[in-house]
Amino acid sequence: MIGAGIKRGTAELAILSVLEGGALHGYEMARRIEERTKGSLRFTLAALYPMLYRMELRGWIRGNWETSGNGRRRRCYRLTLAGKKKLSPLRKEWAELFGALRRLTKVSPA
Amino acid sequence: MIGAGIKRGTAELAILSVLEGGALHGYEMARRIEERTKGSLRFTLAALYPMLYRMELRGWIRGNWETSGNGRRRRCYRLTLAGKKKLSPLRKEWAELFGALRRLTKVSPA
DNA sequence: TCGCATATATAAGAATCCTATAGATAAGAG
DNA sequence: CTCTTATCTATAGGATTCTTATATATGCGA
Repeated sequence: MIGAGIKRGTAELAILSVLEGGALHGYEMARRIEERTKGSLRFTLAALYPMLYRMELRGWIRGNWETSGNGRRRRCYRLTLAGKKKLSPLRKEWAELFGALRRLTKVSPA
Repeated sequence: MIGAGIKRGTAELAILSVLEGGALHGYEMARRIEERTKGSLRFTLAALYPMLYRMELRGWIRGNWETSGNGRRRRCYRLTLAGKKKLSPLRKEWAELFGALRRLTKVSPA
């Protein structure tokens, strides 16, 4: 799995990305992220929940309590318009970082 | 330029990478990193110096004071053996992160 | 001599991750 | 029926790594 120091800042992109496919609650987001990245990227719930609150405060996602068929209480989040708009430049910024690191690390041969 | 939240953890890789080409002092490292990434990745000296101390404590780089021809006092760092060994898995970890984010973000069409 | 590039250093604060801990309900095993 | 496991949310305390602001000092060109 990818270490904590390196993956800083990825949670935001990860959450916005998995929410693109529809509304999800925190627990399920964690599973999707791990599944889609084949276990490379994994977040503890204790990291995800505060991040979800922050992102809701910023207006990128909106959560509402839902009671599923089993009677389970969950907070389901969906992308807001602002969240959708945020996704594109965020992807671009990450792409730019990848390019920058590739240039930086490629120069000297191993 | 790439924002602060996203580039967390890149300083380590950046420093090790620029030092692969030979010994450098902090001020020059900052310039090389900015130059090689065409301005995408930029570090303030206030971020670099503490990072250099930490990396020296971890044994990845070693610095010694040198007095250049102008009489300028600089601390020049070079990679240690441990630092060279660290570089390869660190690159791999970043590559894995790139792959993970690509999978995560690619799934849903824009 | 004034300002700019060079060069290092520290302090205070913000953001995001971690582990540990807590509580609650549903479903399946024995 | 009870015990364990999976589901689900939540907070506290700590570590790391960025930020801006500030301090200090030298060499060089205008």
